[in-house]
Amino acid sequence: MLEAAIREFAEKGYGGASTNAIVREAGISKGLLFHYFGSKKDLFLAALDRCLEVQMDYFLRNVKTPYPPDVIDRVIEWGALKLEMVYRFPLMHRLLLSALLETPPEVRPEVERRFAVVAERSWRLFLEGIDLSRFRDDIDKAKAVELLVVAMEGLQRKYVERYRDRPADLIRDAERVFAEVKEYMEIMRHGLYRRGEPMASGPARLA
Amino acid sequence: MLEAAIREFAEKGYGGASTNAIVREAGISKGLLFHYFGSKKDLFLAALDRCLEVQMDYFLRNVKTPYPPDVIDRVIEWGALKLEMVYRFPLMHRLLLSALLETPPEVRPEVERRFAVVAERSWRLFLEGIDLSRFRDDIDKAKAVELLVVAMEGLQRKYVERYRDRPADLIRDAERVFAEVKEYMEIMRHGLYRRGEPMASGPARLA
Amino acid sequence: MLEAAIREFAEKGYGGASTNAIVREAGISKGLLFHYFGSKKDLFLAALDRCLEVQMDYFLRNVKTPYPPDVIDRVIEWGALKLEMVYRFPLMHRLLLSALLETPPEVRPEVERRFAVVAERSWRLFLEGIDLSRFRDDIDKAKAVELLVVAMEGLQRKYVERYRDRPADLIRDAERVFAEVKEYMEIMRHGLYRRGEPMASGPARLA
Amino acid sequence: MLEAAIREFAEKGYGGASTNAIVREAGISKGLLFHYFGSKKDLFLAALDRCLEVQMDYFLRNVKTPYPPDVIDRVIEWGALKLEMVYRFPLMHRLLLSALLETPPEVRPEVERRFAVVAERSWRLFLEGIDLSRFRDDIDKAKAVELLVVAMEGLQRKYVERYRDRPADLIRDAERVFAEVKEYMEIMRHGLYRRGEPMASGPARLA
DNA sequence: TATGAATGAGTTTTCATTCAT
DNA sequence: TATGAATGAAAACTCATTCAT
Repeated sequence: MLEAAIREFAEKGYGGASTNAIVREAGISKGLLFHYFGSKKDLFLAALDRCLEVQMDYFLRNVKTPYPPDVIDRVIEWGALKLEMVYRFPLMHRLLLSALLETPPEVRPEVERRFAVVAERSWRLFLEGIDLSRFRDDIDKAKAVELLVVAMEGLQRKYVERYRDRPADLIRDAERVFAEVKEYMEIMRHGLYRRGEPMASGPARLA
Repeated sequence: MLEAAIREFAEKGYGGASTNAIVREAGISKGLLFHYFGSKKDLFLAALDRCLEVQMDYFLRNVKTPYPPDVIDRVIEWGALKLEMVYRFPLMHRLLLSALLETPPEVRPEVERRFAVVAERSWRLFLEGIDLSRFRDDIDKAKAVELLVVAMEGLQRKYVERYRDRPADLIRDAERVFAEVKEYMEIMRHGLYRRGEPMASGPARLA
Repeated sequence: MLEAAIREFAEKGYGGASTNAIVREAGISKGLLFHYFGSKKDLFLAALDRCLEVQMDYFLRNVKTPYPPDVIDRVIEWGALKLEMVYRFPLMHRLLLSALLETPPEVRPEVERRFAVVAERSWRLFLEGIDLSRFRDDIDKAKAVELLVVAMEGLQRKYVERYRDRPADLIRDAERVFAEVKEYMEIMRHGLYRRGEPMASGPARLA
Repeated sequence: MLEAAIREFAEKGYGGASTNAIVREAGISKGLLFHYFGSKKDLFLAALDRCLEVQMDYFLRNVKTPYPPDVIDRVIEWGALKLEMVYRFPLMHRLLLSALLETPPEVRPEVERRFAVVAERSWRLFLEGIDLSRFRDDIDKAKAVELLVVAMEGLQRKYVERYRDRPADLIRDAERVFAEVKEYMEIMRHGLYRRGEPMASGPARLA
């Protein structure tokens, strides 16, 4: 039932989505939908909540623990996992994107609150026990981290874009993409880390 | 008239937008709108075209010429200009974003064609006469460029996000933001460029 | 079009009325109704306005001029005319009644404003050039007038009630009813006026 | 439970009332309501019955006995009591009014039967042991009685109207209103009764 | 007794679009 | 060019009522 709503909202956006289409797809009656959710707006927020929750759950269940302490290792690993999630939950991903930018004013504040909560939580998780010690001393560490994250997100977007119309291929090319992402990140590492230190994450992790 | 359409599409997305609201806002008659544009779809495409055109025009008129040959200088300058454009044409920016991800199937292909054209043109422009010679030799230059662009886009997104609800402040903070962006990019430069070469762009341009 | 609305509102009350039924009856499209009136509420107010206006018009066109100066003559004549109007515009009469007592809170204030305006106007008209000189001196004239009006309204209600289900008969019995009403009012006159003065209105009118 | 129904029917009329709103207000389940009452129609009739019964009960418990034999005394006393009831049971009063004039055809006959029964009973009660002997001989006694009743009802309506939006004030002004009503009725008495007879009701009762 | 999920026809309202003027 | 009345399908939402538990 929420599933049908998610599909519809993801495909048409909030304004374009039709509760009629949702009930048709879900095979339930008009009345029931509104009995449960009260209004289109609340239905949308419920769908949004489900997406955020499912994504977070999947992430927590599938992220390798203990998290890689090295910041770049962590960015690589988590970035790859998030990219995977885009393809595992494509509709949810679209819903989240569309929720961010084309929500009508009446829904906007509630949407933003939810995103803020999740963002805050994600960021705290990302920083948990992270090792920033290998950054060069002449670098602003906060900025360096942000640069890494921002670059990784950009790469994700690039791949999402590239494989938009043939998501199956991304799975086929998964390894190559992962290798590429690593390559990009190694370039970053080269620039951000001190020389002469071990580049591989293995030993670092034990340190 | 198109202005009203752009506002409506930007705020509500394609599906959520209402031609009624557009004519009300534009102060014209229902008939006239359809006389001009024939259908909601065509109106949307016209609005989209206007956005792309206005953005491109603004960019071409405001970009410093000759373009900085150094790739990082160019990324910085063009990135700053594009960030400025987000705030100069916020509705257009929203329309473009929303066009990318929540267009219904009937409009999708035409939207994509337009974006492809513009993207191709932008990319060619960006690469025109660019100087990639200072990248370290052990670096894949294409990847390095992509990393730069991707990071810059990410930074733009970060600032857009940060100033979403108080766009006026972005203007006030413009210089500080620009300085910050430069800082991020200098970090990148440090990693990607060969040592011992002049970092400032001025002399490099003459070189 | 308003006619159909008046019939529906009169028969079902505001809440029970259906705009569907109205458009069906009026032979127009759903959209047109809302194009003209915007909402059920506004449609109702338009219907109400029409009723008040039609009633007032009819009254002004059919009331004998110059108005009988003697207050009881005037009460009789105007009362008879108003009773006639109930049967000439039965639906409008019902709408007015129902508007007075079962309007939902959202419409209530606007309804009351309209009634207040009409009531004030009617009352001013009624008092215009009226002759209260023949009331006994020991009587509060304002109270006496009110008593007359109130009694006349009560009689109207009585006849409306009595002929509710066979309005045609009221027309047949019109003269008898009129005679009866006069009889009641003569009883009142007997009690309220000074003795020994001419009872007939004829001479008084000339005085 | 009936209470909630009475409130809803009183405020919205039969057609406008919602069983949903009733169960919400009453804090019971949908099923239970229909288990008890079977249908909206039957629920309405039950609510109506309750109103009539409560009103009649209250009247019988609060009317002074023995009833004043003098017709005008009785009209005054009963009229005052009925006016009081309007303010003691405002919702019930509204329901009764609205039941009289905007009941849909399916409910109409049953409503009318109930009102007829109560009206007949009330009228019989009113006439029970009444003393009409002091009317002037040249007056149709039946008409005189009706005039009295009708005038009293009209006065009630006047006060209801006047205090509609501030029912509390009516209670505050109760005595003054009662005195006013008496004044009106004394005017009537003056006109309808024979001269030179005692006006006070006390002795008359013994006569 | 009592629940509340479930229904589907009903509601009011808005939609994109047409067309005579 | 320009209007705005007109349409009817579809929108969001509510209705009275049922029924398995």
